[in-house]
Amino acid sequence: MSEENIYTFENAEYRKTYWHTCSHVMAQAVKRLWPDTKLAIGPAIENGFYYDFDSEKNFTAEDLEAIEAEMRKICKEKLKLERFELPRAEALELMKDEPYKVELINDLPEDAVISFYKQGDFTDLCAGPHLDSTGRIKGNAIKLTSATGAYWRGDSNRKMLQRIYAVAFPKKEELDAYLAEREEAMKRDHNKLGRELEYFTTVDCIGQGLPILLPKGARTIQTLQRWIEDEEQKRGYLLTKTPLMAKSDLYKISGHWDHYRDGMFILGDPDDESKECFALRPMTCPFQYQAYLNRQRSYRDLPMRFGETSTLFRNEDSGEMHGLIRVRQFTISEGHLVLRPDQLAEEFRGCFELANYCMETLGLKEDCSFRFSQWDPNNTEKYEGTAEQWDHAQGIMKEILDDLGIDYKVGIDEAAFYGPKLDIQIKNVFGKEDTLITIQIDMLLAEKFGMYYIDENGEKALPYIIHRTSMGCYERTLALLIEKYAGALPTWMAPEQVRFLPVTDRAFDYCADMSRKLNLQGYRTEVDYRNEKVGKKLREARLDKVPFMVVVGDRDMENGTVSPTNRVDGDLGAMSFEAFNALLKDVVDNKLKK
RNA sequence: GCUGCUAUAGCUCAGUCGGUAGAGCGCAUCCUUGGUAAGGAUGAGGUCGCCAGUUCAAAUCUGGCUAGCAGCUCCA
Repeated sequence: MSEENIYTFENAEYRKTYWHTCSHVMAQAVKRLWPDTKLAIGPAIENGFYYDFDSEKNFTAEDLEAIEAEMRKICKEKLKLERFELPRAEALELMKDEPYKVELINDLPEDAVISFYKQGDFTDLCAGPHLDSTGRIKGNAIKLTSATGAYWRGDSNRKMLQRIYAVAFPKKEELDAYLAEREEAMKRDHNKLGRELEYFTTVDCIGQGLPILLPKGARTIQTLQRWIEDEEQKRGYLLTKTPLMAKSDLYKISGHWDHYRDGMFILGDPDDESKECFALRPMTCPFQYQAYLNRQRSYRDLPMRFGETSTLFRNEDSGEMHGLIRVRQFTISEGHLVLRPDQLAEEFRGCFELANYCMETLGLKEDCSFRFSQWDPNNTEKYEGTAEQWDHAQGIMKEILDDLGIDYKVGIDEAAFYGPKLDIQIKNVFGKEDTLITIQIDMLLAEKFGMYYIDENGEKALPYIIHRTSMGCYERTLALLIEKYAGALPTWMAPEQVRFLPVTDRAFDYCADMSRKLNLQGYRTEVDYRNEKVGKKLREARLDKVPFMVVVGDRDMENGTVSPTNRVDGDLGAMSFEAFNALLKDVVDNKLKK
């Protein structure tokens, strides 16, 4: 990059510096308006910046406007930012009224340089770098977007502070464009769109995280499920159907009772040993292992690939639920592969290829990223197994991932309690990242369950296990599809594929007849019987995201034709019913993105 | 779980100072209708999320609960 390009907003480093200086300006403004406020931290983030404050008052929308106005003033004052360094004792003295800064200074290593930035009446502990003057910030292109709570140092045991999020740009037009783009993204929010389009709903008396899948949502999920179950059968998977609950005994063997109990719905009193105590299953693994354990296995039996469309229950904390993305009961394309150690790399590749195939077919691949989720050796509470076992599993997994050429980021303390994971991540319209698909290596649970096989020497040997999903959890995947396609799902997975629109009531029977013919072939159709203007019906059908609309009038009935419109290709003109049927078959069978 | 916000007709929302509810769209019936953001007429619809409290009187004020939203924390 040439010298003159460094100080443009397109440069990520410069952009971060710009936003970081903005966060100091925000802190200065807040301090001017409410001098008792204590400062925590204020970094630049992916899209803008924030600052955390400790304040008795909660910042309201009006407060944010007042802060914005004060920030504009500070920009106009063109205050110089001056960096200086202090020895630890003097640094602590300077910050003696700022308890959070004192804690930060005390946590710095012995030999750390302790630097400050000063702009007019405001000084903040900060490593920098910064712009040289508040005058470089465009005051009217700053927008404080929200005020919310955030734990000090991200620790839920510590105090909750007030966080103000904001964005800023060098030009007002860029800010306006950004805000407009964000507003557009919000319109794709599955939690709004999915309810409006009647994919799902929720009711108070059923409870949080327990959505009702309405006919449209259920139909699309059924389509995805049938497709993936057939696909897995082609790839050598063995289907199981295991119970949705088990006695606590099972979870004691698997380790869930020790490591996952808060996440389970427990039926009965765990402390009363005179009675049975059950729990709804949060994962399928220990159940599916029982299928393996049904008889003694030979090395010739492996790999065994078990698949199940599995409904799970997880008792999430009340604030964690989000539409269809985070729920308490969900159904996942679950699978466990029991393998000889020498089969691990090849079977992992098979899982990865299947996951890729799913993402590509759904059209989500370009939005996914990869995370290699590892354990945290310091968090021994959370994990089973020894450091040696973890190093071994993670070492092998790293080799496999590198061999497959996967471009991943490492996530420390993101592993499952029994092993490391490859998580395929995707962002929702709010920019929040969730796991769509996961492939995990487990070298611990086989031993706990005594899942031996007899090797070629007649010796008992322990298999490795891969836990994996192919298309993930159906509810979450549906949510992301709704957002990806703004509710206009490709025809093959659309809950309503064709809508017939009779122009007059003379055409009703003709429409009903064709609709039934398509139903018999498995297509999902509707006839719009409402006595409305065709123009209005067409418009509404488009708003409802129906892929094909077939208008039928006297001319079609005389000629035996239909006049379909596809939302991607527009008006397709009059054609025979057979020709339309063939077109539909092509689009659906080949899972075209129409 | 934590911080903040929200809950009025199917949807989007009004409802002032506490005096038992309104609009637009949608829906139903009839008329009309061969075409891309609204053809006409008539009509139905609400225990103002739930439970308490204050008050002569609560959609409105207070408390609790439930559910929804954003963020934090936690996770598929």
